[in-house]
Amino acid sequence: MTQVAPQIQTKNHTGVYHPPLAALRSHSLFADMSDEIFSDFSHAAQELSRSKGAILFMQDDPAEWFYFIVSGWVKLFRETLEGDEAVIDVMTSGHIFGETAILDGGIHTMGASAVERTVLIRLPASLLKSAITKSHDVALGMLASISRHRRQQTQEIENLNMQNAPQRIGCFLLRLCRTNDIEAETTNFNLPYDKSLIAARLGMQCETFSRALNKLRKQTNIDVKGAAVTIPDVADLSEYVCGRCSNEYPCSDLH
Amino acid sequence: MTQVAPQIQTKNHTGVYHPPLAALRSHSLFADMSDEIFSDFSHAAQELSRSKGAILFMQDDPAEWFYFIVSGWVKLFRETLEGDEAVIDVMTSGHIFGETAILDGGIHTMGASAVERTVLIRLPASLLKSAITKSHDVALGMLASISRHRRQQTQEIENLNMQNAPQRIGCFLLRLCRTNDIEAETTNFNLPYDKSLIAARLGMQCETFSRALNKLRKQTNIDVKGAAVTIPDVADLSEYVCGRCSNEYPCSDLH
DNA sequence: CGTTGACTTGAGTCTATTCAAATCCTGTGG
DNA sequence: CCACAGGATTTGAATAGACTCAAGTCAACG
Repeated sequence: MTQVAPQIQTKNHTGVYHPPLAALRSHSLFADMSDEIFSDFSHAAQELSRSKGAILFMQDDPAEWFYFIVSGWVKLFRETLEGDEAVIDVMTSGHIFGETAILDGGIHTMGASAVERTVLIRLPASLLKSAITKSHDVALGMLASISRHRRQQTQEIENLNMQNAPQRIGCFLLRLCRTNDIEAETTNFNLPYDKSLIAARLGMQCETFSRALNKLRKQTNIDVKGAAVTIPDVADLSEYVCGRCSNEYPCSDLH
Repeated sequence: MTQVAPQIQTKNHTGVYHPPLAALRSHSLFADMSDEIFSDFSHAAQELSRSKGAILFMQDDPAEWFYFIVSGWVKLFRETLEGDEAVIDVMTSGHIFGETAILDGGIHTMGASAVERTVLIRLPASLLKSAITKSHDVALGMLASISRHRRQQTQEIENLNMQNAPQRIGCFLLRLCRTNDIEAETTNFNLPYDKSLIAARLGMQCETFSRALNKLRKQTNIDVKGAAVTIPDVADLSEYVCGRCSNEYPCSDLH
């Protein structure tokens, strides 16, 4: 069931960090950490690989670990008593999740599962908790990190309230533009994961997603073939999308 | 326009805190603070009274102050480019707002206005910012505070996604039950503010609110006359509401 | 007593959902 | 390499939920 979680060889023979650890080190939560404290984390770190659909933890589980994504995609979700699932977020490499549980009574307030084959580093939640208690810098790093979550969620609430389905999709695409590319006028990229998951992520049904995407195609002459997206004029799309939002277009820093 | 903001007489002749300051002191953000740091805040504190509709700050304003509500009600909102308003939260005495701006680049990410005559204490944002930098305890207090915001927002997103209008109203009423009263089976209370504002707070139109409340009346035999709410059987209501939510009924700690 | 704002109700419309069915795609066994 | 099962996606039709616009009711207030 659970596979063996090997301790990571912290540094190789030339004294360079194991690449995933280097990525971890550069995450904002760890970037300002002293070498001393970081070495506690790096020694306790375990690298995992999980296949599509694997559960990392469930809502209401005691939080033993928190996770850093090395590669792949992870879905965070909450499940209602009636069994429906609300997708809260979908994240990829370079992001951390599950860490907020240490401030929520040590319980995960959402579940997490791998969307496709995913490589992760897991770290003991207790270690982060004590690091925050002991180190002021770590506490400030955590504060910045949670604060980013909060901003993102505020945006999410606004979008759910104000935007209709085509606009939410457009907004999603615009955020992908800035992730994948810079200020090009025309942009090409692939959807990062299944349309059905994007739909869930945006709080709509697959069928609604499909139809809303058609409408968006007509309204903004974007082109979507399979997972391949072409946006001939980003300004055109943002005009259609961003009127119902309180941020001006390059609504950076939210993702 | 702006009225004079008097410095507060910190303590009276018997050395007891001015009552609003005592309330401030017991807020979780200040409760664990050293007397020394708290006195910086209490000396900089200014008491304000604002009439209905008064703007405290606008979205995108530089955050000079953050606020503690002594009495009355305050609305937090965001405004879209097209001019529509999304109500993010409505808060009352004992709560703090505007403090998160110090983690959002010193800019308010939402506007705030008084819903009715409201008494507040305002405190310099810069003071909180430096207190967090200087004091580990204050940083931890802030962490707990933001973390509560985050939990609340996660719940908000779930509710917007999963619940329909009557359920959102029911959920709102259930949360009021636990605020106003304890575990009584039958509960009576008054709606805390206008129905139109509740509607906005729940992300729906006034008309939808009115109709959804009617439906809720029929389905759960609650009784609402004007602002007076009677809930004959709380369990009955929670059964109708909470199936579409990931929390079991006494979903405490969220408000 | 008339005005105003809050609230409700009616009618029509739009959006998103549900249920069903058709297509498309992809990985797998032969 | 090909046919096929099963999931992903799309489309159609009917329905439900929420919104808009318009009009009516009610109560507080000057």
